[in-house]
Amino acid sequence: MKFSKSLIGTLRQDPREAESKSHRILLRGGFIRQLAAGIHTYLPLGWRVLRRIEQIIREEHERIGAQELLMPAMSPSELWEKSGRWEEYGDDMFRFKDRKGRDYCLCPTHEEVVTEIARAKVRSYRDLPQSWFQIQTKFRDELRPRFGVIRSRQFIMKDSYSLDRDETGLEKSYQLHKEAYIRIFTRCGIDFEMVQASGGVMGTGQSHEFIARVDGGEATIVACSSCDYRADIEGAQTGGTFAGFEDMPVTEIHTPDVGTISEVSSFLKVPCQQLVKSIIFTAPGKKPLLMLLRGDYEINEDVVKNRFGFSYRPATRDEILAVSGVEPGFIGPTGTYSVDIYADDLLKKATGMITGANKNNYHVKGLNISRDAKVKEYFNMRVPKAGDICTQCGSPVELYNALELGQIFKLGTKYSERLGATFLDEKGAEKPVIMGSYGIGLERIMACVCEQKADERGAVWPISISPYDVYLVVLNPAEEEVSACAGRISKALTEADFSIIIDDRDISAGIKFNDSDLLGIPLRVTIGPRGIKNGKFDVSLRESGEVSAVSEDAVVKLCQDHKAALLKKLEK
RNA sequence: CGGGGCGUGGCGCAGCGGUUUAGCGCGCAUGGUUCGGGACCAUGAGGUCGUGGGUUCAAAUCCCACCGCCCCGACCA
Repeated sequence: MKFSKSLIGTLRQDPREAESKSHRILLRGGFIRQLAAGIHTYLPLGWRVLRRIEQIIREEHERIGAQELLMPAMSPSELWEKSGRWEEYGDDMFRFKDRKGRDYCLCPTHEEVVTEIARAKVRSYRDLPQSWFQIQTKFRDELRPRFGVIRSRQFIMKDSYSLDRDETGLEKSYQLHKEAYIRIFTRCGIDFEMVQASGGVMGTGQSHEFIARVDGGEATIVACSSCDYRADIEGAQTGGTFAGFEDMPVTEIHTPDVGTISEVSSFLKVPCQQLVKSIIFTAPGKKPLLMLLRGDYEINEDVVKNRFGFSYRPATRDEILAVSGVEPGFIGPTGTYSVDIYADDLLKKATGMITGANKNNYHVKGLNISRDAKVKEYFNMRVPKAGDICTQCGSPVELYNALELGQIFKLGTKYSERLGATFLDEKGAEKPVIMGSYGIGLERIMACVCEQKADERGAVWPISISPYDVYLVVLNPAEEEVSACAGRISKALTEADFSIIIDDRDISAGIKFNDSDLLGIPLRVTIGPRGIKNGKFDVSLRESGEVSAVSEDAVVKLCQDHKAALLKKLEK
């Protein structure tokens, strides 16, 4: 490819809208172009990267026996009504009507569609197991698209689905995908980790996320400092220490207009650990719940929802008033109103605690939870925090941000039951297909590599996904000898199976060098009058900056050696 | 949706207590000189000042509404 004829167009300055590192680099290098919030064009350079990622994904899925197909990007509402997600998905789903007024969506994911295929095609246990994948555009009307391509409304995803006859089969499919994912991210040059994930509204099946440590990643990971425990904070469980304070009789204290934990803490000059948060959860048509939690923790809403139902959410001020009769900030477990009380397990032996008195502008002190509150059950409802205790080994945990690149998930029979995807087993009994679902965000791999590998000068692509292998800088392309030499070298490199971009632009050398750095092509060969004169040409490596000068007929060999070494590094 | 910021040639910005032809840098085009880490000279093209309404003799500039984009938060298989 000749740079002079390409649609690359690097930018000298960072576009104003770009904030995160990957967004800046992708925009400046001319890899992507934004059309609207969370909607991007993949320009030739970015598209080449995505296609190479796609190819790696394809190879690794085929290696585990998965078959590629392509489902439609749009779907009629019926399927989603059957699964219950036409409602559940809410505003995150792009919806529209056809000319006859029938409802459709742009698929945010494809469980429904794939299950519909399974319903029609899978009849017998002899048809199982199956593993199907596609690489396809997904649509989600995100509340807030951000970080360029990392959280967008239209994005490319590899999604695959396994169909099995029993749990053993599912476990095998799951393991195969896990291994494929490890190979994929390794080949893409990503520094990643596998962590336990929460099922969220998908259910409670086993799930793992593949994440990359990146500043500003939107997932928070809880990691043990000494063993291998790693979990997404949404599903993480950690231990804590019991906080006991002076055992004293329960007495009321006047706390005028002092409602929040931090206000009470500074007003009474006590640590947050001595306070108990009282949080009311409500759900339409269900009994309100009162959750008790130590003041220095946040409640994990997912845990509550998974346990009591997904319609539960924290009560609004009006609901709190209706349920308890007091303002938020002063509710507590000692009142007489009709709620079921649950408490975090760290409060079980807690003594001398302070919480709302269920009376406006009053708190109580000297509370021993097990003595003074009618707790139905204790369980871990905390969002973990740094310094908590690992449940596996007892060492302290740490928290960090990460970017979620992929997730594997044991779905079970949720969709096959609802959509009627069944098969007959050896005994002729009809059973629902047992499913797994597995996703990878392609743009996130691209962005992640920028976040992890790029330096001040620009991108640094691993050779496995770089848009080109070699950047051929041609200095003074107007000089006949130079262009003839560039022609010979590019021909030789092409014949040796290198993809190359030739910077034949009639501009100053600095721009070409800077652009080659910005574009992050792993190898660079410089051809100019000086090289012609000396009979030596610079071959340099983007990542290390290492430069060697070799004669014309040694260029290809050196590039081959470099390429082999770079590929070897990606094997891990 | 709450809080904050911003919309002026392709990109980055100035102008915004009302005044005639809306500037600057980069980029782009043409010619020339240069040529190993963002050169220089000359000439030139390119703008409904986000949209709509209002105030005014006069609006990029003042007022109102709306739209869009970015950041923080809420949210997120």
